[in-house]
Formats: sequence, structure tokens, C-alpha cells
Amino acid sequence: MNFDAIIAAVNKMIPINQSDFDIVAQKLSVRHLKKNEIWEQEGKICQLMGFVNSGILRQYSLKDGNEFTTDFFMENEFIGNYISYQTQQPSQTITEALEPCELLTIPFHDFVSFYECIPATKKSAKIVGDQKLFQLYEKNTSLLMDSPEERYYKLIEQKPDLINRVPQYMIAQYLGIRPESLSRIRKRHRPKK
Amino acid sequence: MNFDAIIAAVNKMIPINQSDFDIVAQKLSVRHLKKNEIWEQEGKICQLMGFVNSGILRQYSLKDGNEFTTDFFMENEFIGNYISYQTQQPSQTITEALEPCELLTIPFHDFVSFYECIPATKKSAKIVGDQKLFQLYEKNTSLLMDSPEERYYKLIEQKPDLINRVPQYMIAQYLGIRPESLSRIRKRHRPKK
DNA sequence: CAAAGTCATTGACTTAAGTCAATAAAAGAA
DNA sequence: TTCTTTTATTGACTTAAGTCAATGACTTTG
Repeated sequence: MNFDAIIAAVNKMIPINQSDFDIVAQKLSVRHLKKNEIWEQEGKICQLMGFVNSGILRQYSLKDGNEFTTDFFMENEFIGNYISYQTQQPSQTITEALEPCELLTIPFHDFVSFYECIPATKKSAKIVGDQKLFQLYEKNTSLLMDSPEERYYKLIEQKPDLINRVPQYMIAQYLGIRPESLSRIRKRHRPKK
Repeated sequence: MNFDAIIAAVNKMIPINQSDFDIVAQKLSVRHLKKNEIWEQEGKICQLMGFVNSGILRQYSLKDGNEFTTDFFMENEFIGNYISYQTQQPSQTITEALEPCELLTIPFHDFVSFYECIPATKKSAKIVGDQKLFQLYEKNTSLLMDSPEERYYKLIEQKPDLINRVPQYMIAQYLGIRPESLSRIRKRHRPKK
């Protein structure tokens, strides 16, 4: 198992010493996903946290048979359905690999069990959670205040490579519009030949 | 100071004994707000948590001089800008009383200082935080998946009295539409005379 | 009480997203 | 490579929200 990326990601948040990391690492597993493979299914209680070593995933919900992408997870990001785990309620979302992925996973339960003896686990969980809260808050504000067009160009600024790695219709879902509308938004701003 | 409501609210989440509560209560202040009075101003770092004893407040942001209401807080709800406090960044939002309000307030800093010696403080903060996270997540999903009309009728179901206590144009802001559009949505579903 | 201000409704019109269908382009599989 | 599937674009049209302006209802307050 290659821990370089996750160690770097954790160290960006909080210094962690090798022996503490090794203890946690004993509970880590590797999971390889094929393209289009589903990692976590709707209707099940989510028990796993993950770290994306490579690849890209998305979370989406279904309504009347239509998909609504709510989030993307790329290399060096943490992934998990904390709400489902914390409430022990079935997940409303499906998490799917959009490319072949390598994840490091650990059961929430195991990770939480380190909170008291390895303070860095608890602190890093708090930092990641706060970041997610902040992102969610920002997205909410953007959905209220910005036009679809503004949301699209903000996304390009924030995650430029996302646009190139993910089908456009999923970006449209994420922005809350139809794929045809996103195509027309792009056309509007395309320099005329 | 009347602590009945806050004690009941805390006890719903987690049992708390009177002596622990009394210690925390020493740091509580009462704050009375007139209608339209601003509790927390945009651009300042938010240092206070609050509990609404009576009245109703809203949080809103400004963009190009237009208001966008992001949340309402009614009796027996906790209020505060955790993100601003945690990041020590200026608040992007304004919190304003929509009716005469009585708040119990406590500085985040003081409340956090009880985390180790009074575990109920930490646990209740976690529960409130998780509930807010869940609500934010739900609202986000609703903005993506539901029509303005559906969002309006969901809101009526979830907070029936909100509609009667708050100007309609603020409800429209909260739903992400113009007040004229909300008026027409209501008209569509009004039984014809 | 009258006057001023605020808020909701309505009408006429504009704008942009949604829908449906056809085609083109790109990606994957045999 | 060719065939198939998936995805993106475009056109024609519908629908609903946005905009602007006028009016009426309701509050507030001097």
C-alpha cells in the first residue's frame, strides 16, 4: 500500500508522527474500483471513510429516475457519507467511480476509536468536517445567489480539471441545470469562428 | 433570566444536571433586540452563540445590493455563525431580528472552554452542529432536485408558522426566486372563487 | 386620523431554462 | 478497424421565472 499521498494530505492539516500513523494504518484497506463501479449504494448505512489515491468519484441521488450529482471527489480528497454513519440511517446517495480508482478505506468505527489515544485523528476529522461544511455552505449560497452561468464559471475556476475528466451532463446536474442548457451556456461564451 | 426553554432544549438532546448547567449559565447574557435590529453585522468575526427565547431572526447575504435570505431562526433554536468563529474570518452574512427578540448569548470561546470539564457542552454542540449540517445538506439537495414550487410546499410542511410570521419576499429569497414568482406560485394553487 | 411607507398582487412583456427530437461527435467494445 | 454506445450539440418550441411598472392592501407613525 502506498501511503505517501495520505500522509502528505494529513500533514497539511496537522503534524502526525510516523508511529501514530502506523497504528491507524493497520486498519486501512485498499479498494480498487473499475470505471462505473459503485462504491456505496443507496439504501445502505455507510460505514466507511475513504481517501482517494487515484481516480475520481461522484455522489448522486435519484429522483423520479433522474440523477442529481451532488459532489465529486478527486485525488487526495477524503470521501464518506458522515451523515449516514452518524445517524445510522440509510444513505440517500450513490457513490460511483468515474474512472478506475484506488481508495484507502477505514471503517468510521475504527477511526473514531483512535480519537482519545491519538488526538491527531480527532483533530483531522474536525478539520475535514469543517472544510466540507464550509464548501456545502458556499455551494448553497451560490445556488441561491448566482445564475447557472456564474456557477459554471466559478466551478471552472475552482476545479479546472474537473471539466475535462467528467461528462458534461454530470456537471450540469451538479449545477442544477439540464445538459442542453449547459451546452448553450458554453456556446454563448464561445468565440465565434 | 428565564432558562426554562434552553434547559428543555438541551435536555431533549442530552441529559444535563443542574449544577453543570449553573456553571455554564454564569456566562450567559440576555440580549433584547427590537424589530429590524441587527444582531451580527457582515464583515465582523462572529464571537457569539445564541439561543432564541422569543422572536424570530433571519440570516442574509448581500450581492449587488440585493438581499438573499439563507436561514431563519425561531424560538428554541440555536443561532450562531460557526464558520466565521472557527475560521476567524469576517462573516459574510447579516443576522437581523424580524420581531422583537430575546436571545440568550454566550461567547463561543467561553462555551468551548467547558468542553473538557462538562462533557455535555461538547456533546450538545456536536448534536446541534450535526443537525445544522443535515439541514444544510437537505436544502442543497432540494435546490438541485426540486422546483421552486416544490420547495415552497415543502417549506410550508416543515415550518408552517414561518409563512405567517415572515414577509413573503424573504421566503422568496430563501427559496431562490423573486417575490413576484412566489406570488404567482401561490396563485396557481389558490382555489378559484 | 391622515400620510408615508411597506408589502403583495397583477399585467404586459422579456429572457432563459426546459423539453423533445434529430444529428454529430467521441469513446468503447468486438 | 468497424460497430455500438454514450455524450454533446443544435433546432424548434414550450414553459416558467425574471423584469418593470402600476395598483391596492396593509402597517406604521407623526
